[in-house]
Parts: sequence; structure tokens; C-alpha cells
Amino acid sequence: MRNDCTVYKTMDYLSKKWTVMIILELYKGSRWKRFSEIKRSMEEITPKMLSERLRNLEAEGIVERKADSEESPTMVCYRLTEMGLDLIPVIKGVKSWALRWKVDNPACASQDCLVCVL
Amino acid sequence: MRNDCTVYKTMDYLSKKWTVMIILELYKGSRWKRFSEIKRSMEEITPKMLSERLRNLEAEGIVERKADSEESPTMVCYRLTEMGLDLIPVIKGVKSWALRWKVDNPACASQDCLVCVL
DNA sequence: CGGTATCCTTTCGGATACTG
DNA sequence: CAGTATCCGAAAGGATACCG
Repeated sequence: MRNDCTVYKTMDYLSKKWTVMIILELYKGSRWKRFSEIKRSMEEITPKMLSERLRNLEAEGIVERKADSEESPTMVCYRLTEMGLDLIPVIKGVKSWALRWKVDNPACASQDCLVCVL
Repeated sequence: MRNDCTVYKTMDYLSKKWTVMIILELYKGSRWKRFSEIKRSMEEITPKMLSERLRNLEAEGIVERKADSEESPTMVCYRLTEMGLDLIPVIKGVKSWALRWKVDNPACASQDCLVCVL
């Protein structure tokens, strides 16, 4: 597997901090969500990180962005694309594996955990 | 999803550089492989990295290690555990998604690419 | 052979302040 | 509101040399 391998690159950005959490946050509700709304739901993320990850995901075609500059203050919304939605089963695959082999953490498989609610 | 979430942690170490490549290298052939044999098949990896990743994977229960110190020079071998083998379909899930949506790279889906030979 | 130890560079991510 | 700019510390990873 080479560094320019699509699968390698996919693993690479999926595993960056916050990325999966953002995808799941957008999946939850499956509708347009505002920057501030996403940010509010992930208390500790900085605007820099959220912005960076969203731009990345948009560039990958996983997230789409809609800006309405007529509005004031400006309104920007994000949601998963079809490609992004199709990533959910992949994340579920990781979840299933983890639940099969690694449930050593009682907090997992609980309501506290976004991925475990999947 | 919290930092101590098992799924989060799984994503985290799966995505570290070299990890998936090592898993696939051990899957290829599905037999005990020596440290040097693995290293030789991944030209650019340093012994430090290979050693560190293997110890990690062993600690996670994904890889098992067998040392024969009677032999000289010392012989150490590694292979996937049952848990590790069960990770292959998960990686295939990522592969399928990537092939569905992202085959922008001609080198992918070729014989050059370990994951694409899966 | 199968690693460690050391050092060094690069990348990542957080804090904080600021802007159209 | 939806970001960007700047700075900084921590962590990851590579190069090289060495050891039991």
C-alpha cells in the first residue's frame, strides 16, 4: 500500500481528531446544521479545528456546505453528502468489530457515546 | 463520542502510519513471519517504527509474537490473531467505500497496492 | 537477528485574539 | 455569525548509531 493509495488516504483523514465525531454529529438528525450548532454540540472543539475539518471533509466530497449571505448575520450550513452517508456503514463496521472483541469500557455501548448510539 | 471510547481508540491506532500496512502484510500468506521478513517487505519503514507498531498491535491482541531464543541468531515471529484476522473485513469495508466513490487514483485497484489486492 | 537509544525535524492541535 | 491569524507546546515520526 502506497501513500497515494485512496484507501490509505481515507484511513488517514478519518482518523484525524474530531473527524468521525463531526460526521456522526451531522448524521444525527440528517439535516442542514449551522457551524455554531455543530460547535455547540462538541464543547471542547476550537473554531479553528472545526473549520479545518469541515473544509477537509468538503474537499473530499463527504460534507456539503451551503452559505446564505443574504441573511445577516451570515448563515452557513453543512450536511453529509450521499458519499458521506455511505460512510456510516463503514464506521458501523469498526463499531461491530470493537464490540465483538474489545468491550472493556463500560462507557462504551452507552448513550453517552455518539458512535455507540449508531 | 469520548476519548476513551473503544471505537475511537480503534480508529486511532488503526490510522497510525504503517499499522494497516503491517496488518495486511501479515494477512498476506497468513503464517508466522519474522521481523526482518516484514521489514524487508516494507522498504522504507525504520526498525524503530516497525518495532513500536508491532508492540502496540500485540498489546491490543491483534498480533501475536513468538520468540525462540534457543535459536541463534534469535528468531522472532509474528502473525495475526483471530481478533486480527477479523479486522480484515473492516478494512475491506473501507476499501469498498473508497472504490465506490473515490477511484481517482489509477495506481489503486492495482497489483502494486496491498490493500487493493485484498 | 531483533531490536533500543538518541537526536532531530515535522506535523498536529490547542489558546487566544481578531475580522468581514 | 462564521470563521481566520498568530503563536506555542506536544507528539509523531525519521536518521543514525549501537547492543545483547
